[in-house]
Amino acid sequence: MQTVTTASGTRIPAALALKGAVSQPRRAVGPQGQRRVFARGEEIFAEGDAADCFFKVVSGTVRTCKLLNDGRRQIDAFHLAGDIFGLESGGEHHFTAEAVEEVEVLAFRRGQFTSLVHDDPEFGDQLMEAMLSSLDRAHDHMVLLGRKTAQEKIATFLLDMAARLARTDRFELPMQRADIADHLGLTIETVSRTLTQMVRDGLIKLAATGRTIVLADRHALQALNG
Amino acid sequence: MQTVTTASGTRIPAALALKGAVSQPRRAVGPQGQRRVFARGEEIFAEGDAADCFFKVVSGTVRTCKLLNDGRRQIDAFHLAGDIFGLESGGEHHFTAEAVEEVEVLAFRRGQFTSLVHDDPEFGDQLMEAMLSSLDRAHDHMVLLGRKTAQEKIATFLLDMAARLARTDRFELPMQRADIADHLGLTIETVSRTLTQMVRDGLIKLAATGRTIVLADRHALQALNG
DNA sequence: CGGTCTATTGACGAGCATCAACGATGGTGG
DNA sequence: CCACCATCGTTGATGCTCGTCAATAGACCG
Repeated sequence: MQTVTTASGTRIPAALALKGAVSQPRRAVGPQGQRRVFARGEEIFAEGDAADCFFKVVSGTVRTCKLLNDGRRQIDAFHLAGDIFGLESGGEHHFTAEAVEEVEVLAFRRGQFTSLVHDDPEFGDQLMEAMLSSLDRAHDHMVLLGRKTAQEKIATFLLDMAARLARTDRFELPMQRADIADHLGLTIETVSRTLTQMVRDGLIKLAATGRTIVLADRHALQALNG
Repeated sequence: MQTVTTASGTRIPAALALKGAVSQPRRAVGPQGQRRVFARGEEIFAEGDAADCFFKVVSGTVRTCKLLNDGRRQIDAFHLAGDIFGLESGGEHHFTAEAVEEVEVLAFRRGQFTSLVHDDPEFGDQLMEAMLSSLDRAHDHMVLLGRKTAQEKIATFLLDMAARLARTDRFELPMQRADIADHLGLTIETVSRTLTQMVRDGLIKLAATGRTIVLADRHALQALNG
């Protein structure tokens, strides 16, 4: 299969970019949105694309990220079921959205933003809330990136993922180490080493594949959370 | 004078907190807002305060920041004339806002957020735009915090401040080194050293007080901007 | 069974933090 | 008007955290 190598080193099927998705048959574009499915690694939209749509995750995981000109990557957020992403100022997207794993989303046209809010106040409130909580998360993440140690970053990340993915202390990470690293401002080696050290310290347990996490000492992790 | 030492080590007059400002005479609270003035170092609102107001800067500089429990601080943004800050989800503020220098703001009640947008669509658009551009800035800043070197952080910061403060290559920084450090995820020593090195390299010039900056080589700075 | 991708681990070094000292500045009170 | 003191910025010495480079092993797939 023909593939494209992105700046982050991952290869995605060349034929499966946004164009392919856009060419899918359209349904009504009201507040119920249009269903779309993306495969693991697929691009949902890219930095610079016309921001004519925003999205709500139905299932799966999406990452939104920015790149520096030399390929360094920062993942500003992972979006799980129920999350809204792709809302932006101006006419084009300022970051890239990709499917971390197979993902199902609802796409909403954003041509008439305020009129949509006007026509459906409840949906408008939901959007407003989405934006504000996104801003909230961004602020918290800035504290993490600017002021926390590697250990604290990982602890915060694991607790956050646990809270969003499951009620239990056992869950499966949908993303690989490179994604975690680029989200936390670390390298994959530091992520791996820190997780290993946490296993040694009895804070967590780690399954063979490295994706399944068990929070063994929530209290200690919380203490590292800041 | 009785002072209070904050976690970041700065001392502010104890008697001049939010209460003092609130007790000022009220004017009408419509879209024109209520004028308030804060002195250098004064707190405009604190993390945990009821978020019944948001603000627009008329003149001066405001910083919004978060603290970790051991006092480490992250300044997520500086707000200059025209900027809106304090918009938040939920009933209370999730960060602290303080005057970096003497500042004049307009305070807006946010009780009925959507109804306000409903009644005055233009003001609503302005708010929406403020939120979205704030989100935009936050995303850019996460790239800076997570993936840029000290030199790149400073270069980006100086170019940004220049663009917002002046049209020219000469401007005066309204904040001290500690604020810059806590904004960029560095220490004051590293900020100082990096600026000194930039002077040696001919990228900038620095006045005696350290507050006046001249961009001597915009091109080179831009190259460091990512 | 090769080839690729992912995760882990080790050795080493660089970038930045920490600790400390010092000069310059500005406000305050005698 | 000047001595005093707190604040702010700079500079130096040292060390640690985390990044870089490299090798290896397991998982997955055609």
